[in-house]
Amino acid sequence: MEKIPRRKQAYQYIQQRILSGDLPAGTQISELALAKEIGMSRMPIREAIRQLEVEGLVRQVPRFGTIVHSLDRSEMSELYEVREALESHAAELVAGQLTSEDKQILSLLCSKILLVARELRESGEKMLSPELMQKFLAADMGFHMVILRASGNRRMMKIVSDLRVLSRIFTAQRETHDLKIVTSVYRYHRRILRALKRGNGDLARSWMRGHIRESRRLALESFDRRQAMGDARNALPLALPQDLLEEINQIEAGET
Amino acid sequence: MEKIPRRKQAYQYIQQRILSGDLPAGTQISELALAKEIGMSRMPIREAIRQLEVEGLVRQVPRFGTIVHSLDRSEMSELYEVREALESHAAELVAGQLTSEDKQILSLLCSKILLVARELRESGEKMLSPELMQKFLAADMGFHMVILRASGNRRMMKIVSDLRVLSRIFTAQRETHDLKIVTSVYRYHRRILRALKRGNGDLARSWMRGHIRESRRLALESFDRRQAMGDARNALPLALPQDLLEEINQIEAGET
DNA sequence: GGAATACCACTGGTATCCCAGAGTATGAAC
DNA sequence: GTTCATACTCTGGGATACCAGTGGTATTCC
Repeated sequence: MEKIPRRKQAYQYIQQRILSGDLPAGTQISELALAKEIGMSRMPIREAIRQLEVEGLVRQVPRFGTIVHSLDRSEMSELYEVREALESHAAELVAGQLTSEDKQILSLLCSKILLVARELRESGEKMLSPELMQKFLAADMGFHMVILRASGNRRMMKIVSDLRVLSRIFTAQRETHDLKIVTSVYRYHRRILRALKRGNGDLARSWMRGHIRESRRLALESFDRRQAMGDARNALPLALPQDLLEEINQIEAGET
Repeated sequence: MEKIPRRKQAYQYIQQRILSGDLPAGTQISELALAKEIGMSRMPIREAIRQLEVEGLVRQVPRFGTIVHSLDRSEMSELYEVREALESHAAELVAGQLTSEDKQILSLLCSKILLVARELRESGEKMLSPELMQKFLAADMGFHMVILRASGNRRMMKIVSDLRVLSRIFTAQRETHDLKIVTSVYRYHRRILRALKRGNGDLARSWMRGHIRESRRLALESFDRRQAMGDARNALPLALPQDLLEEINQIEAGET
């Protein structure tokens, strides 16, 4: 039997709740409440939360509380910038070096995205259903991770996967993708894979770069769209008198 | 007065002791001993150590102890690889975008390295003294950090500075640099700065890449040199017959 | 004398307790 | 009715005590 430290259980539990969107950005979380919820003392929860803070998912303010960190626009952008640097470098490195097994896996992951696109088209919906979105994300992340793994650089893998975890705090709540995005990703992956097979490092790097830049553009657009829509209550107040603001808050409280 | 959490004090204290070479890689550290030493309870020390573990400086084994992590050869190499990807990317980004202030700082940092080279030459020594080494490392790291800062990407800065901290666990104990290394670094920095000023992103990227690759080569050489010297008992056995190996072990046991 | 065993000291893991500061509700004074 | 002071209740920060394995050591048995 494997011994599983309680703090690790707590860590996974909390991270899961954050990434699933159950604890959206800005939510205040309480050590004591979580302790009672999971059924352990505060200490493991504390250590789990501390680790989440080091990793940037959460921010602690002494004598006030712990809140789920919300990426701002520039952080989001920086995150993609780092991925662009690392993953384009990795793509260049592994060009012409892939094992036949990795090539097969990458091809398969491309196919899976194509499959998602087909299912979306057949469903008649405009956006991906949560289930399809889940499939898409898995295939997308898998593709990138296989390339990173092929580079043999474990640290690079860890950094990128941590970055993706961070971005999921946001992604978990934004709208799913439409057909245009899915096919765009599919095409980029195909191009990258082709360049990798041909051993053209510069080209692989260039396509990876373009791919991630496109992803950043879409993510930032989505970010701006939400700023203008859902979080209107955070933008409006500056332009509204105090009494009207209170009314709005009451309405919202009632809905919840 | 600023409130300084005890765990932060503990964190800085322990990190300092590791980076100064006072606690070399492989050393076992004790929460209780550190607690008594710093004059606080185990809790802050514990959280500090946990953070150090997340950052990779230290590794905890339940019911055995905490040991200062020793980078192996491939980890060392990976670390430079990540720096190469990030910093060459940053160099390309900021080419032609530097403020006049940053340009001045970079020039100054180049001069400081030149100054170190001159002092070394005048001293007649072959290797840098610890004081000069200290000066050199500060000027070198400053140069790289200014470029990263200019890219406006805080996360990239954080990752790189964390990586440098990690590599210092090793650097703290290896031999200092000779004149050849110092002048090589100086030349690369000059070339990078020139390319940045001219706004030639590709060139800046290329020089930065070459610079960090050269640094990696030197670091790995130094690593191998130490493996062959002090840690000979780890390298020899593979090529020796079993009986001779046992003799060696007995001798070593006697010496210890 | 050598080997197996039992014990002990030390490790990190966890629970429980108390503390200080910040936010909030309550009530008294104006 | 308004405002300000006070007390209460959260929060995380820290200290202490206890638990459960592990390693080394001393002891005991062969």
